[in-house]
Amino acid sequence: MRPTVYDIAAAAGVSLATVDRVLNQRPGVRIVTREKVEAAIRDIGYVRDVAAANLAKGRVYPLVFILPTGDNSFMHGLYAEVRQAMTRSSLERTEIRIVQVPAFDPPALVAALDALHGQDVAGVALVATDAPEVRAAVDRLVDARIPVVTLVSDLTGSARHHYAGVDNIAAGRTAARLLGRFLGGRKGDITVLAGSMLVRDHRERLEGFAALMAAEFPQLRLLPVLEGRDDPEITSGLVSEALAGSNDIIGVYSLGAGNRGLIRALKATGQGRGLTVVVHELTEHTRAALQDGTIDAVLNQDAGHEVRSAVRVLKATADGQGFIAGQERIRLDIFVKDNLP
Amino acid sequence: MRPTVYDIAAAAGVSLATVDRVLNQRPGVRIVTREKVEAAIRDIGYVRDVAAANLAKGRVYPLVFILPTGDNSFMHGLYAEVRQAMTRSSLERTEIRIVQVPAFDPPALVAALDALHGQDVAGVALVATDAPEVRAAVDRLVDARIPVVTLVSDLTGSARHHYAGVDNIAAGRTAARLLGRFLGGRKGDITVLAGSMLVRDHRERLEGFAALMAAEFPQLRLLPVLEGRDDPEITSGLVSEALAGSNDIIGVYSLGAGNRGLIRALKATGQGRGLTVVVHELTEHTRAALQDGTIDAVLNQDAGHEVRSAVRVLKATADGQGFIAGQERIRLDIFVKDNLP
DNA sequence: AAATTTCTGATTTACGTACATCAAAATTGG
DNA sequence: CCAATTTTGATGTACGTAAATCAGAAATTT
Repeated sequence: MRPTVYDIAAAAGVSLATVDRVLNQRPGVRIVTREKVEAAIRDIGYVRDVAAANLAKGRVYPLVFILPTGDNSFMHGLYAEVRQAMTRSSLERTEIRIVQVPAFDPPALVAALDALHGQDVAGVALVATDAPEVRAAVDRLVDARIPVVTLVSDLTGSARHHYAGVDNIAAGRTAARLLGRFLGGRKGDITVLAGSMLVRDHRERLEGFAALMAAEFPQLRLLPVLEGRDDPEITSGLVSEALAGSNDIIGVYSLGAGNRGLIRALKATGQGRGLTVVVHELTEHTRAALQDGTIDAVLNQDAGHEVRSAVRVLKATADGQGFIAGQERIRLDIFVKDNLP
Repeated sequence: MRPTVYDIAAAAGVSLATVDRVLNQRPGVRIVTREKVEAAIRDIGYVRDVAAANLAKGRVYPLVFILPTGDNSFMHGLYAEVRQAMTRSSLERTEIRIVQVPAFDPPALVAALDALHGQDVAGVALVATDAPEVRAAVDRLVDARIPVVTLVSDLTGSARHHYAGVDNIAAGRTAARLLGRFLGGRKGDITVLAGSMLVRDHRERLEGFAALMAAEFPQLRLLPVLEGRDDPEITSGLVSEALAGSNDIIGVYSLGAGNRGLIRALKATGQGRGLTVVVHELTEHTRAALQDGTIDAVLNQDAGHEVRSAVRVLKATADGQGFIAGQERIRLDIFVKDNLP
């Protein structure tokens, strides 16, 4: 049988009240007594029953998800997953609130973060925009003992407790490897399509991609990055133009959103050219394109996993608990035509 | 505030005792009353607080993991993960017991399954060996209202509640796609290496692999399958012999365990031949081989995820609860040199 | 209509922890 | 050494549910 507070009391030769004072760091216990109790806790291997504790406390975890606006499929999916998590709120004792901020807007994000001070918040998840002032605002929250996890896009150098997202440099390298290998030694040009170089995850993907390309596939030349702003229309135009302007293009890497436009352009202009295409984010559009052969591989991060992981980590951190690292590492999923879920 | 049993009682105009009888399907309630209570439950949207219920019940979940013996890295990893889960037992109110059975031995597995009847068991996870008598034994457990999940290897056609493992046909197809694309149109022979064709997951991988190869990469010819019995020594010998005997081999697919031997043979005999190699299971050996270029891709199933998922599903099923399907689907991980964890 | 039998209500205890209150004991300061 | 202060003990209530008991009400049978 698992030891309880009563067992601690007996083992330490003190009363239940004293054990409680030690466990919940309440004042009024001499150091010697406190140490005696702590020794007993270690000796008998007591672990607090979090379920019972939360029941007694009537604890709920008011969590805030700060998400950027955005009209692409990935953002829609992310919102949907957070809303899913909200429907599970009563079961998980969470109370999730979504705060929308304009995308790529550090001051707005800082304002949203700073507004949380003094509020009853057990944890914050945010899609970080990479800027020093955001870093500082995150650090202020951490200083105020509020658990913070970054979601999808990290904020290295900040004091955030955890990052629920993929390693984007590795993602870029992986994309390069797949594209390079799929092209099997052929020589030609690669078009790279990004949303915006203002977002850290896009920059990192490009960095990884370019580095590996240069190192291992010198026969492939990277064309200047096209910035589609994650918008299908802009993307479609850029790609059509590029394909029309050069017959040397043999591969495409799309590292952002707005793939609807890319696919449209590929079907219109790229048909029959034997292009090899690697994109990010599995959506209904990329899934269909993968199946009909327009796209060769999709790299994906599972927004559902990311959100659930963020919630678990925030709760655990709020309780001063650890978590299973392996379970919380977000995998980069690689999909080809054959392993679609 | 979340509704409680008291709210049901008030809403239905009955006493707490009656609500309890309905909730826990105890006898002594007229059908009309029962329906009144059930209506109230639906109306106010009551959901049982599982944490409180388990606390009151003092519930523990005695789970049994039936695992085959086996000396390969994957099995070691699986055992390690189950043992890890055992260390979390007190926190999760589980009591995990491992039952070892000889590998590929249906009668032994049936005996182990049948021995569980009458025992205090809240759920069973097993690495299934595919045989009608095993199916029947699993069905008997399900009939006895004991939750059953298959682990790593499924038992389709049985009544098992869930399968915590990857889709092996899809895995085989994916391997074929990667191998075919990586070879970029070259013509030649492919050596396929399996553990044993007696295991369903190996058969399925081969099936998927062969099907896609035939359909999409006709320039690649499959050599007869080598059965290495998941043993490094046997495997090493078979591969060395095959490579020495033919210069037409340009690709290798290893769908089972025992890759230590494969890697040794590749380094000895395959060096400089430009072989493209796809294997299953990420271990320290395959990881190193991936990094040094001996292997081109590793397909993997995360044993930790599988075990944790099995535990979650068994507990939920024992409680008559559902689970988040997306969270419990085991992904096929694809690793190349660049996205190793 | 009485005697059963079947339902239902009221109440209590328990699970493991948190938290509050008040009294008693130990320690400290003067 | 006594008073003031700090520390500790004893006890009760609460969280939401499970489970048991027993009395009383309603339905069913005779």
